[in-house]
Amino acid sequence: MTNPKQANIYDVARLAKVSHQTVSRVLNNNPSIRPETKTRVLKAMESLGYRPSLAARALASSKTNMLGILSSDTDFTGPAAMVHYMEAAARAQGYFVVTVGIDANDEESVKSGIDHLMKLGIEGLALVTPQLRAVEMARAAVTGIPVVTIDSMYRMDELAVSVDNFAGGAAATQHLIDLGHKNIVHISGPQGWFESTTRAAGYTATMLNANLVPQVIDGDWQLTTGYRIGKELNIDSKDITAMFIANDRMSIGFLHAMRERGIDVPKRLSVIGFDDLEETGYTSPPLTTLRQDFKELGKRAMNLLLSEIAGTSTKKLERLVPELVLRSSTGAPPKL
Amino acid sequence: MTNPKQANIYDVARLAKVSHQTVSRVLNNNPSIRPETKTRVLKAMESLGYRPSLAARALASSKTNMLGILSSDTDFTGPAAMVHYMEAAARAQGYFVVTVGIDANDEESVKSGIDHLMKLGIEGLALVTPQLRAVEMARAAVTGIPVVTIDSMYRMDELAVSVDNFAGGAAATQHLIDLGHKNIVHISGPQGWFESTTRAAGYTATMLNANLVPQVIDGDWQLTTGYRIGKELNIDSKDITAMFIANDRMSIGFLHAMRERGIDVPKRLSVIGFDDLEETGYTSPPLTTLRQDFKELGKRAMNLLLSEIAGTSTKKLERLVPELVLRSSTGAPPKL
DNA sequence: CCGGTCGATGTGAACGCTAACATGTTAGTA
DNA sequence: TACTAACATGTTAGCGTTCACATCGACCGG
Repeated sequence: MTNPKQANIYDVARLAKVSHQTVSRVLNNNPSIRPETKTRVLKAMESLGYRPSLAARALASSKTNMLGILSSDTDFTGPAAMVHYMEAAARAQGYFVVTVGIDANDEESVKSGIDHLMKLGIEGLALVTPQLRAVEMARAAVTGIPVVTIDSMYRMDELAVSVDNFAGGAAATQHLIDLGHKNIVHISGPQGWFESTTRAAGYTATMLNANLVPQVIDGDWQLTTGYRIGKELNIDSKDITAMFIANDRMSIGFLHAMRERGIDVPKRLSVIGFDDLEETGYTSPPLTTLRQDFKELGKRAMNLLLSEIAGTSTKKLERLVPELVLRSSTGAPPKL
Repeated sequence: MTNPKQANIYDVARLAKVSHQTVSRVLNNNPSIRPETKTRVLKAMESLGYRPSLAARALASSKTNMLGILSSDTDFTGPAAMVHYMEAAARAQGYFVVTVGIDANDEESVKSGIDHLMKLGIEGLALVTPQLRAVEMARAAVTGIPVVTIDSMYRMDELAVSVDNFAGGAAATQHLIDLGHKNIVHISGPQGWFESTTRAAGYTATMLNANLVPQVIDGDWQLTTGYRIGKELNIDSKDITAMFIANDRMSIGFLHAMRERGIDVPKRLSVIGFDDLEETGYTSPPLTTLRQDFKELGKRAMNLLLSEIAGTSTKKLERLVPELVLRSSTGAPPKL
């Protein structure tokens, strides 16, 4: 009842009339312990409200039970959800997850974030930082523990989980081509993001493959940028009939601009996004897009990392294919 | 260069020709150390690539340097951003933050989440769980360390940060009344959420104060629910001219329903939301709403917690007032 | 010129666990 | 019956810090 001082392993041992090591064995599920003894120890723990000290355990066994997540965009829905599921997966296996949010464009921030995690003695690291530079820095700074990247570049010998952005970009583009569009413009994500370049590559390859001319406008994922481009884009003089926009946020801004300009989507112009944010089912018109399963992505990344730590690792790379979600922002091009 | 084994405090001591305790003093910035000695020790650390062991420190000092965040909605933008800023604030002071995501409606999940954090030996806990039940459980289960609640009920002796939801609800309602509306309906958040009841209370009080009849429809924060209510609501027969919707997600869904029904917002019906999500500047029409400053909220919560831990605490409660953001979804009621 | 103080550093133990090895007890085998 | 293997448990020594106290010299006043 009272709680004068946390009991330790010796207190438990005394009460159960065994040695402290036996208590430790019970704690670690050592098989060579008599069930009867085990029960007695367990009962003693219970009655003392015993809680093993993680610090002591870490010190003695040099296993910290800590994992790190380096995340650059925790305030975006996708990554945030992913981090959430990653934590759950890790916790299910008894691991603690420390998530550090960084500004991936600021080398100092990346460095200090990594440093913070290394101080902790993490046993594994997950990078939810799609910016190439940050990934490189982390890979270079972190040695001796497994690192899993999500949606970034990977090498054969590294752990990685990713959405097949190339396939996604290609699928989006092909969808528009199938509808009969020829003059299709792509608004990309920012330079230096793996997702940007890969989606754009999927677009470009598909366009060229259909003997069409790819045209890319640089974006930066931001809603306001989609809006701005939408306001400024010279649609008529260039006779553009379809847009493939690299993410949904920009698409939302873009659609808003179209509405303001009185340009009918999809009658005059088709728009396809990427991500499938919840809101995009409720834009006007509802947005056709490619869905990324962040939950699955996060779970797989964490499992990859955990099995690598456990030494039971078999795969190095997991790939998810984004799924085309048809709504009403795409349709046949206007008749000439 | 090589890294055969992490150096410890004795290795550093030997190299610097001092005792291990002196090294420890340098580590802890003990003032009674000669600058010259300090430099020597620092140099030794540097050259050995010394990293103090957090586990050992925690064991010896019973200070874990760990903080916990219990979060129920990490995949929503607001809380996610908040957690992000909280982590940053904690890290700035050398603390590690373990965020545990829970399902606040599942007692088992809440319990196991708390248990996980207590095992860790956290020195403080932040609750980003607006569900009353979860807060109660956490407060009951966690003793001996400071706990800060965000946007929930609070008692005088507890740490809390909150948006003044009552004032927000009142301000939203007053804005509509000032425009000339009389028949104003409120769509609330779910039962059991502090924010729901307080915003609704602000609404109700303001309505009564103006001799108007409050009408509340139960919502649940979800976008689809806003949409559904929007589709079903009998606006004409009841002659409703304005809606105060308890959050932006529901508002987005609601606006979409209005668009589909051909009901002009704001000419026929005014709509005001709550949160100021980024998207709400780009809905059609752009949504008038109340802004919550999640960043500030998170920072203050963490600072409250940290200063309580440090014993320099002065305040117990911080309040932020949400700010009215005028856009185009509200206007005068239609003329009779 | 001596006891007392203070500043700078050292010494040993303690924190709560696990690892490695030692011991005792039981049962199986020749 | 004695010998060994296997099982169950105990003993001792770390893990890398901090804490509490001890030491040592220099400086001070009377």
